[in-house]
Amino acid sequence: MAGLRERQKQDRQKRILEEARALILEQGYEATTIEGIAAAAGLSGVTVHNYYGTKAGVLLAIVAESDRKLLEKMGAALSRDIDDLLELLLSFATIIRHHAVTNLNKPIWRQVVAATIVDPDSRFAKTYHELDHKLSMVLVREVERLQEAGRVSADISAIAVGKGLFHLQNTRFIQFVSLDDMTEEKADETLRRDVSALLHALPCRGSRGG
Amino acid sequence: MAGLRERQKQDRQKRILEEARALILEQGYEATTIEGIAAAAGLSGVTVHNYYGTKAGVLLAIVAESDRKLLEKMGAALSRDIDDLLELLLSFATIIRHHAVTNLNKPIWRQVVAATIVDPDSRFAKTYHELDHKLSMVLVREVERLQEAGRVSADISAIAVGKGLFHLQNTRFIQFVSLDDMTEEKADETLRRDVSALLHALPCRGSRGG
DNA sequence: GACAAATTTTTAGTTCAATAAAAATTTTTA
DNA sequence: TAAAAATTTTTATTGAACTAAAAATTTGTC
Repeated sequence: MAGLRERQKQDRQKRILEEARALILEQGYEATTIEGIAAAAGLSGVTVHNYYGTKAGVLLAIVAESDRKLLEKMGAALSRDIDDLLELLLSFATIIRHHAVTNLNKPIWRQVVAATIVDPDSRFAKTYHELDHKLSMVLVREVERLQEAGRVSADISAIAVGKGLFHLQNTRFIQFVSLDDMTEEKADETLRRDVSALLHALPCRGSRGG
Repeated sequence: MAGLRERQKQDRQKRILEEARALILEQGYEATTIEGIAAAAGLSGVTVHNYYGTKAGVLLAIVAESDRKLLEKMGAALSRDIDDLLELLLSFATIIRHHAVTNLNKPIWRQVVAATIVDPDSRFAKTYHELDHKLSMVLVREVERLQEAGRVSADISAIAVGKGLFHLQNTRFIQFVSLDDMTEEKADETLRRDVSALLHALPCRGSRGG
């Protein structure tokens, strides 16, 4: 039956996120006030606080929603044909980066990242990190696939490789959103350089002990 | 001659940073107010604003000072005996991590990282990133040394390897300060796993084309 | 020591996040 | 439809960052 009251609550919450998203994109995060969001949604500021606790809570709720979509798409979007570890990660990173800039913008992403760092125990930061984890596990599974295809050493933990790559991608993502004039292409290059260098850093030789 | 006025100004700035550091360590960043810092330093709040612009500006000035010391030490502290890339990075990371927790604490570092991300163009964030860059170049030079010793492929850019490693270290540093119950030892392990996995991810074989 | 210049402090105000408690409204239930 | 329950809004406050402009102080110069 889903209770009328419950439905209206969800409707209000949805309205808050929609209006907040529009306002933040329009005016920027800092210029957007809770009262402004509330007014746009036809509610009182206190109600917004009731639902999301803080201004950062509203922001992270917006992101959580868009990230759920990203996760859904990621599984399908990562082409199963890629049989190279480097190209796999670059493809993975491109999808994330592209999703990020089409849904929000760089200054807002900076606020998102900052908010999850300053208060990592908040309810919203936790769901953000959960999604991050799920995203990294998509990568891990792809690494496992490459291991089966013999393109990645079978005696190295797929989780370690996947997470390591994910972290590199993550740092470069933060750098990407921190530099307003860095294009997606340039970000792609820097990540390629990092990963390629690390994958080939050690001189290749037989397993003779040193 | 250095002008009396100039000397007093520097004295005041120094006092602000000292008192701010003490207060922030004692009460936490958010609980510490500009007025509180000003009172402790025997100045007015407006004066603190005049010198450092914002509360985050004060925080980043504190960090910049302590990071200068880190940079000085890093060159000397990185043992010249290390001839393994993985051990080199772990040693590098340990020095940074240890410096971080002995000078400030995790919640404060979270604020530092967040502040440099939200406003990457601020004067203080720039000096922070400059120091980061210099730090990464220390690593790059060590990689060059390992290349000369034949421990790292000579045909891979030392800058790429050094920066790549630095970024991995950086992500794990952020994770370290984000998790209050992560010990330095555990952080060391996770970084070791990442780097080791990436360095050995590709199956070793001759340069037969695919 | 008096005057000019520079700096700091005082004063006053704005804005906004966040919180608390009472009042009003809406929804459910009988 | 009336009473009860739950939720939202109103009202009111607090606390703090940040800003602007005038007043006071300190410093350097003659």
